[in-house]
Amino acid sequence: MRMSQGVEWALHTCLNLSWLDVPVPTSVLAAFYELPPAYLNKQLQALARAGILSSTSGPAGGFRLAREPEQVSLMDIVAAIEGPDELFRCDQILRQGPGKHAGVDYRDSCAFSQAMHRADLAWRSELAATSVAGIRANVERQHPKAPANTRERIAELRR
Amino acid sequence: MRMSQGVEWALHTCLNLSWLDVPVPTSVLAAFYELPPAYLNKQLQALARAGILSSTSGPAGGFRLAREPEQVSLMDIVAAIEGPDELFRCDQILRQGPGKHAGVDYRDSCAFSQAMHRADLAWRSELAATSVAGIRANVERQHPKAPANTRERIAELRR
DNA sequence: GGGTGAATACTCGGATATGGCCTGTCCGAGTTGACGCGG
DNA sequence: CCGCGTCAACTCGGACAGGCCATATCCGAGTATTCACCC
Repeated sequence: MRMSQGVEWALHTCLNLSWLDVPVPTSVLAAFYELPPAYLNKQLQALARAGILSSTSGPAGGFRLAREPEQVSLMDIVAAIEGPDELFRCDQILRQGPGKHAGVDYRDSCAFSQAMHRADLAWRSELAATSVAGIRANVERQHPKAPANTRERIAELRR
Repeated sequence: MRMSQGVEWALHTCLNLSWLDVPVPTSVLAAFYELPPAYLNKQLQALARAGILSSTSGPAGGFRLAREPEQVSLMDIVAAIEGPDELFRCDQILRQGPGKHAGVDYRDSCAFSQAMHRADLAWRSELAATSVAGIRANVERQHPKAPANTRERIAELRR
């Protein structure tokens, strides 16, 4: 149960985009970390569908953040890439055991399902409490030149 | 990123075993929930390797809990089936970006990696705080006849 | 010189192959209990 | 009747296929810019 590779790419790319207010094409964003452009594009499309990024076609087009960085949580990004499903999926095997009741939804009544759901919620809460803006502030405190360096490198890759 | 099917089987099987103090063969445990015996066996082997179950070969053999139910957390079971890896795997793409430093381990210094690690820890803590004994107490409170029903059904399947 | 039209280059977007892990199954090694035989 | 040795059945354990999702890629649809041509 490993998380998709694309999540890491999406996180860092969103941070970089938060330092740029003009659309940046996939090719440039991919070159920034030497990633496969076509595959990164797939991830960015998912972010766009989720309303995290907005896309522009044609020359001078690309992706940019659709909302303020404060309004983009890590949970949003993970959900956009990985989908909305919970980590634990209850298949209700209790329906096959003794003491089964036809009308019961064991996703609600099964004690294991409840416990796994609580853990899932703790994970999601932690992710939802962290925004791209928070990460950005953290990074800028430790590396004050990061925004300028990023903008410069993006400009170089554009040429 | 969905959790393996075997986790649900392992959880319920461990609970059932906590009500029985004699070895139960895979075939009986599988019939209890109408699961494929050979595949359930694979999961139980993983639990045995993790020290959660102990196995006995030959006639009257099978699996039983290796520790007291209080000493078996949901985290132990999940880790035994899914492996010890974290949900988020940091591939350190920052090594490919500008401002890279050769000797730096970005699994420690990257702010995203840290945040994802915190969320992972919250999830694991919640799972580690819940034991099979706790679930069992919960179930027995809501369904007092569950232990007797389970033992009876297991005895039937043995014949 | 200004406006208009087509051509062009650039970008996203979804449709299309490939590989690895989860799922599912099978057969062999080891062990225990049972049974029969001999004392 | 009791003890011992062989036998047989049962169980775990790891080795062996199949299917699905993550990975990786390509090409077509749409658009803004650019350029040339005409008025």
